[in-house]
Amino acid sequence: MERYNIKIVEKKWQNIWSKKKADAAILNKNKKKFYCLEMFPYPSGKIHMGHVRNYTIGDVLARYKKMLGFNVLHPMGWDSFGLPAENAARENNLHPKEWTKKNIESMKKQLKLLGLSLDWDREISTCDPEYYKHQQEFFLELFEKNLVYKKDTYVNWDPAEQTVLANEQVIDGKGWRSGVVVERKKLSQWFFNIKKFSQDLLNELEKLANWPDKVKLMQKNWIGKSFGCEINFNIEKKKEKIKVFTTRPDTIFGASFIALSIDHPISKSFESNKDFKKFKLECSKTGTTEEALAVAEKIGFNTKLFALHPFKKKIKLPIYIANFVLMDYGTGAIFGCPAHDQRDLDFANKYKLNVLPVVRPEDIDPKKFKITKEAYTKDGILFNSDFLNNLTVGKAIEKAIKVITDKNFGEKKITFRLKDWGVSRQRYWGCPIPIVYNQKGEALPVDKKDLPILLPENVDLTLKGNPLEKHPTWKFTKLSSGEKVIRETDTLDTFVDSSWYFLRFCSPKHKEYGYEMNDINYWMPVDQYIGGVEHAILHLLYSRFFMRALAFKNKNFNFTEPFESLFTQGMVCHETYKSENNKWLYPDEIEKNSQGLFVTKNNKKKVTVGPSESMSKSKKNIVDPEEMINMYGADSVRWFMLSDSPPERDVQWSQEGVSAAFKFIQKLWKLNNEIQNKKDSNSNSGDITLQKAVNKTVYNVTKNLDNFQYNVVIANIHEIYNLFCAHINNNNTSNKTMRNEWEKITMLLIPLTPHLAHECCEKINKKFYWPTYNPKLLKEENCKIVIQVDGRKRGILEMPINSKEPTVIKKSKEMENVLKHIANTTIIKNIYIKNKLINFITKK
RNA sequence: GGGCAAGUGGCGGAAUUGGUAUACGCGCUAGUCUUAGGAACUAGUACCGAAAGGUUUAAGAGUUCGAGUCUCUUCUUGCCCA
Repeated sequence: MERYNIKIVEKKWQNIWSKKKADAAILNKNKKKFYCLEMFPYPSGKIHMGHVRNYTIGDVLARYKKMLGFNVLHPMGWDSFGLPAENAARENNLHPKEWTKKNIESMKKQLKLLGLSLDWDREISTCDPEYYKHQQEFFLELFEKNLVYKKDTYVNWDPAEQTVLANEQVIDGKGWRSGVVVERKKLSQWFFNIKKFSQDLLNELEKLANWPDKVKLMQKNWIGKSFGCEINFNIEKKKEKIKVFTTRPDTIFGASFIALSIDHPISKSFESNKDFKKFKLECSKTGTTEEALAVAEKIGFNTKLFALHPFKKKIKLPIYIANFVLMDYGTGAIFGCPAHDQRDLDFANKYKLNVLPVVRPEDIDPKKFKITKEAYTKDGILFNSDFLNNLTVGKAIEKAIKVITDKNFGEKKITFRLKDWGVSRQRYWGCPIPIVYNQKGEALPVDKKDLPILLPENVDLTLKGNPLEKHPTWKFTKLSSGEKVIRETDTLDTFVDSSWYFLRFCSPKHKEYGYEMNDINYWMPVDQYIGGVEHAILHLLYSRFFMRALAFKNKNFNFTEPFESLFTQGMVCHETYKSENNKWLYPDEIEKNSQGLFVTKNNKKKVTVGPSESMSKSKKNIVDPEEMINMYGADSVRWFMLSDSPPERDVQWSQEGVSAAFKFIQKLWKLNNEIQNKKDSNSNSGDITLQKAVNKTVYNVTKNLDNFQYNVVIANIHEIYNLFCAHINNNNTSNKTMRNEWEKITMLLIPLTPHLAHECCEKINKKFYWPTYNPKLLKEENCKIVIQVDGRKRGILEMPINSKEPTVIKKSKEMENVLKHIANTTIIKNIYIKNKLINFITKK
């Protein structure tokens, strides 16, 4: 028997597909389109198992939809700007461009080994000037529409490296490379006005019926709409007022201080104060994230000013400038109610301020209710609160807002947690921002005809600070008028690159603009987007924003949401291994000894097996996809990726698993040959059973593919395989039926194991089609009826379908085991569910 | 601390959505064959029990003729936010 040679067969089909451009998508308005997109990779050098899983899931869908007759767009590209290229450049003395190019080449080769049905003619790379040119165009458009602006903001500053750090580069408050304590530094940076679309981004979430609820909820929380109230506080002996934002106006009578952000206008008037300068310096030592601020010690600067309580004029609230109040949120000023907010309480305790509880749990005596170290933030009953007394928190908030509005002390206000998107990065390997500054320091947009603003090739990345800034000549340029200007030396956040790449895939070669309306209105929106849940918030939100920003004022896309359906796949995990001296070991450094215990390969030392965790280089629990493909073939790797867990959950990679997949691929091939070469049987008594079972498999596989239950699809195939084997062994099925039915199974295999399936189909010289099932055949003639006595199973009765209740009762009462349990009892009731079950309820 | 998921054999996981719990696979056990091999095939495999039978979906309660599925409480794990 001819053995299935994965190497030869897989190579053969990959060449055929590539040569005849089997997966090139061509716009055809007469055909229904399907845009299947997986999140494009960062070209780090090698694909990892996470990519394999992501792209396998996508490929199954793309191939399946193609077989259903859709015009499928299934593109791939590279998210190729970003920091690692700069780091690698420093380490290996290789230019980021070269490093990236090399990585893309090798990863592309690896992806091709997987046999993915990708349209490589549409390949794009975000570091390609042909790509980022259009991004610069978009930036200018947004600039014109007033959706881009510049403002001072804090960054994580590494004083040793003289560079700005991303949040993830700050580890325990220190620079990841220098180990020096990170400071807060103010820089003037570019922002996209995403806040403007807060309400719309929130509203439209509801329409995304095919997004996981989890992701929608995360976005909702991220946008963070809150209802609250602005309250104006008068300042003693001053004309100015302080506008405070709060979501808890009900606690107004518990207020004991006012806290201002360090950037609040009133704070600014203390700039010359020596103590304030010291305080400001102190504040600069904490990070910029909300989390860092939450963890940091609450400190304040006493302005010696007092605000007057709007309802109780006698109460004077000291005004502090505090490190935990942000200018970005609300009004940059709060009133502190220590009893009901932990941060306020910490602050109050530190500066010995009054703590007056105004909300108490319902069942506690107000006199006994004290707050010392823990703020009470739950629901309860108002007290110590004048006109709010005895109300619940919800009612009190409503009433407080009403009274505050009526008395003109302030007004109801909606705020969003979502902040504008800071897009400036002080990096080399990113898209240059098309802005120049004149002598007056005014920001001027670059003329569109001068795009792209190219990155300089000769750049010294070993210098400290922003490489473009340090470049000797790049930033100096002239306007057409001859006026000398200086280029913006910041580059764009790489999230900008990925916020519109799905549009570019529709018109990848279009020179005049980032996309062509005709293409967009045919292919967009993405019908199915597939990727990791780690991008659930930022990338998806930014993409949603970008569509709105592009459409804002002047464009009519026939869609607003870029991603019609979203699927978030789970991670790939692997067991972890540690040596006797507590060092992590790679899976291929270990083996099983004769007693079934894990030992190191080289010196047979004991290995401790740890729990399965998501694959990471640091824990060495990784396997190389290319090696796996070499050993077992792409079909086996794909098969195992799909077989073991539902796609949305984590999957545990194992050697046994992939090897079992390999064996099964071989078995399928063997069975295929057996069926094709078999001598006809004398009997055809098994024909109907096989036909029915295959019909059911077609039904199940189709249904399960539609629901992303790929692991169950695999089980369906296993089951039908087992049945075919049984029919061959019994030799009771005609060749004609056997071959007809098997042909359908090979069709079902195309999305799953494309190489094997194509090879099988080639042998029988068949064109592809997606098998249809016959609903009539799904119905059985007989059914198994469960016989219960008092809810416990006592027997199973096989009866013709739709048998009448009396018949079933009569029959079941003849069953020995049933008789035994109904003897000496009175049956007071039967519950009969047609074709399913009968339950006798008895009384002794 | 808050929000959201999820807990089913030794393991990954099925279960037509309230109607035979443990499909399918891995692993394991026994056997067959074989140039004794990390091959193939056959049988078995939730638990207790010799068997009849009984028990079982994290724990406990509830609704129901009937609960893995619905409700409540508790515990554990994971993710997100703080």
